[in-house]
Amino acid sequence: MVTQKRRRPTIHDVAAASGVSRGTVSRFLNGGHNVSPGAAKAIQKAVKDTGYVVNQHARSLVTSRSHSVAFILAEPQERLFEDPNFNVLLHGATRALAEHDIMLLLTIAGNIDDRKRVSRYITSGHVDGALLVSSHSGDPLIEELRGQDIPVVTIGRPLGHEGDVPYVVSDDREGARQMTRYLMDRGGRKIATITGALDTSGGVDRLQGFREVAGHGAPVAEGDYTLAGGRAAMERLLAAHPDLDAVFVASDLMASGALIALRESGRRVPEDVAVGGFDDSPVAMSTAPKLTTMRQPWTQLSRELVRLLLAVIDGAEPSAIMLPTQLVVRDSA
Amino acid sequence: MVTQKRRRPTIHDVAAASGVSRGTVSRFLNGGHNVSPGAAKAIQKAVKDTGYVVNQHARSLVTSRSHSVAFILAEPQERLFEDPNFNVLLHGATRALAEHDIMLLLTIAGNIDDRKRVSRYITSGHVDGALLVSSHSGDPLIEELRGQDIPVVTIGRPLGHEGDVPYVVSDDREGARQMTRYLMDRGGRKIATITGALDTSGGVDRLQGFREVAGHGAPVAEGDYTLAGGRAAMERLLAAHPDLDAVFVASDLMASGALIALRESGRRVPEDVAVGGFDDSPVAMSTAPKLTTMRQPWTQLSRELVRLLLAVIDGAEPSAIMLPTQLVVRDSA
DNA sequence: CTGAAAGCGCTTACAG
DNA sequence: CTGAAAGCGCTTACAG
Repeated sequence: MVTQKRRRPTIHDVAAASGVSRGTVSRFLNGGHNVSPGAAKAIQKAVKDTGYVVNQHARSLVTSRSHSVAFILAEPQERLFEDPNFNVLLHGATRALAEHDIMLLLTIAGNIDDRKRVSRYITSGHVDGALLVSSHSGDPLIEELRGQDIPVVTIGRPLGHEGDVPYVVSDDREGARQMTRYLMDRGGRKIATITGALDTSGGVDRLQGFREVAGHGAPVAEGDYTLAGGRAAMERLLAAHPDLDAVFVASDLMASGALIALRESGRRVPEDVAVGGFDDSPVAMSTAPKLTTMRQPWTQLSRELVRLLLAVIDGAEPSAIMLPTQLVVRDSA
Repeated sequence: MVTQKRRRPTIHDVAAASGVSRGTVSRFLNGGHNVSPGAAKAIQKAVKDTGYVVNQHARSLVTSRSHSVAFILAEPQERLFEDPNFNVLLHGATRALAEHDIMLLLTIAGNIDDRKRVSRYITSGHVDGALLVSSHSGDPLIEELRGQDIPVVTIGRPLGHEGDVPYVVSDDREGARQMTRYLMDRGGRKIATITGALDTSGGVDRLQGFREVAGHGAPVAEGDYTLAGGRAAMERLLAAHPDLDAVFVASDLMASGALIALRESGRRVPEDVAVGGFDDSPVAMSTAPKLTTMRQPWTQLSRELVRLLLAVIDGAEPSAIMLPTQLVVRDSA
């Protein structure tokens, strides 16, 4: 039996079924202003009877709004799953957007091809704006989006675009200073740091904060925000400076890797080496020992991210928001 | 300085700039059939000069195609990140769709509100179809989508909809039989199982396969596909049957939880208790000992998932695909 | 409160 | 190979 693919009902069918004009149906659908109770009732019934659902393309064509927003993860896909920070951010943004009845679409732009597809998808009007997560400096995505006047806001300073693209960040530099000071105050005499990726603002700012307190001679190992990277960096640090007694690691995930390296080298944490992380991400609670870290205000960050994006969509000028971090003392330092 | 929000160039502007009609421009944009080399060159230049990008809403309005597909995760968001299977599936589907130049949008339908938003988003035509992942029986989402004739294919048998919604699955029952047999053959005399969520096909089919081999009297503890659930189930099993020497756990993630419970009870794996998992998910390699498990053919599954969906979008009748699993022997049994 | 009409930006037969 | 024209399904002033 061939089931005839039935045509979807349109606003025209609803108008016919309810005995009013298409304009009136449309008005009813869009808030019900200027439609009499009688008409409203008839339309409501007709919608139900016909099974009408708006055609979003038609609507968007005239309103130029899609009521959806992209969450662009400009990272290899593995990172999305490895780093709980993204999860937290995604969750926060979804919640904040839901309040405005806006749909959040996760889009992964891991490699060149993905980036192109994502860029095309977004510039051709599918979404009203984009949240760009984890933008490395020199990322062409941001240029492309800007070039097409797509509202975009980034989490973290968009290096090289601080003036023209709005963003929200934690006060990375001050956070790093505070943690470094804490580690030194509790007795650290020989302190080092493991940095984040140095083409991101979190990477450079946390390193700068560290140096401002620990001095420019303090040992530095470059990390990349992954667990494996943190572990490798810790091994290098230990090889070069066996007498280390404190280390500030620029992310909790890397710190969990550093903890492994430390354990394997036979050192106790915090007795032999104190470890301070950054993020207060979910991993901080699952390491042994639990991580002392700088809390990023995730909920607030995602709220502000969304608020800013909506403002920009509504035509506001780009602006930036910086939020303070907070020391959370647990067991690793 | 107020920057005038400039109007985006339309096909009309390109036509004007290149001296041909809009129809010709459109033909060029859609494959270039029936347009002379001269016209093509002029249009190409005009596109570049004007910075033209197609308006997807307008295009979709007439073609009724959006060239995007939703990946609906009908689970609490945490699960996306906890269970690596989703990651693998998402990755595979993204890749397979990319070959057809179709964009995959991840959408999380964790709670009632999310479901409503997702359902509305999808039924209003934003996407051409949907991949429904982890459908629990009784999930209204599937009804809604079907009601609006949205092409949807599920991974796992959609309990209660086997006839009308296409799906792809591994041969869960045979896989479970094989693993159970393996565990018994290598010496298991007192064997038990930890099931998946019993409102999913994986849950019921693997349990059935287990029973067919181990008998209906063998101990069963109900799990829910989470690590914590697997651990708790193992604890219950151990309390009730301290003499267990083998357990078939219906997912690797749960098995990793079971391993924890086993270790805490002082039992050695596999010497005291042999553990067989299911999935061959990435966790299987990171447990200690590494998991012996049934491999689900993830790459093939996602390829078939995509192939089926595209077929259904093109009007094919619903059908089902079942793929075999494979025993992978490692250290836990 | 309501309807007729224009218009959003495209694609696609159709006639040439 | 090309252009004129109809139409996709909506919203939104506008006039009543």
